[in-house]
Amino acid sequence: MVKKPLRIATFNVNSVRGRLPILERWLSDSKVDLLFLQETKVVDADFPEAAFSSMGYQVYFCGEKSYNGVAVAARESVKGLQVRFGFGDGRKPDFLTRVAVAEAPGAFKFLNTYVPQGKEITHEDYQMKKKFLERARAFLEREAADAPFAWVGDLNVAPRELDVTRPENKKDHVCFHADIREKFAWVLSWGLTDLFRRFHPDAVDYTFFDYRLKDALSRNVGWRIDHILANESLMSHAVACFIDREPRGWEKPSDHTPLVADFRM
DNA sequence: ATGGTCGACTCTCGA
Repeated sequence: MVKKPLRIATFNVNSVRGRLPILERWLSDSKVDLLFLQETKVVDADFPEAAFSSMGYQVYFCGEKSYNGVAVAARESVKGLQVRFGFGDGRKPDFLTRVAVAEAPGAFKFLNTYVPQGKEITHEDYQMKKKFLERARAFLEREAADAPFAWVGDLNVAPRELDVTRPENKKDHVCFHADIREKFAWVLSWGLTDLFRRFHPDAVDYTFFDYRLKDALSRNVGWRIDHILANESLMSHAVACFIDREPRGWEKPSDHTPLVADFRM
């Protein structure tokens, strides 16, 4: 049986409407089959669905005004895809605009999340961030056992010192504090592997570059906080994983950069 | 060094 190539990507687009030109340009070049977006920042009525259709993608989205919002875009070659929003565990909040689940029954399942950033370690949002990670772990235990699965998205955690510039200055940052990294590692200990690190064990490569820092991209001053975390079943199909910096060099780049993975299913 | 710049939208917040 011939193995079918599957390319997925996760991208914090930071406004899907504002970033539509670079998204169209990137998708036309990148051969992505399944795209997971975060921070679409648009209500569903105003989502640019037609632009995705004309690029050959079926798109599923759940957003709100100004903040948050997640979406899944699938090429027509992806058959039988079902997409739902929220953790679906009966608890509140549901995080409908931070959580999307995309499943092709019998083939694969992906959890796409925009993890709360947390603001400050003393802020209540940081506690919410920890609770969110606990619910991600509960989701894994509930839904990620056998079939090929990955947790993807803007997870707002840099797992290791290697994943940030100047870690000694970031010990109290909500995306790098020991507490949140420990919690993150505990979620992964369920049985997920950091796909980028599997293919690039020592790479100093980032997915987020702060707009406020001068020449962050060319100086390579950033954070690796966007991830593709695969279970054993999906790992066995993985052939590549890389950060695609090219869209960051285009007009109106996002502060995040796409993370891409290739599989042979 | 504790700044800086974006995006959406009222003006200031979130990142």
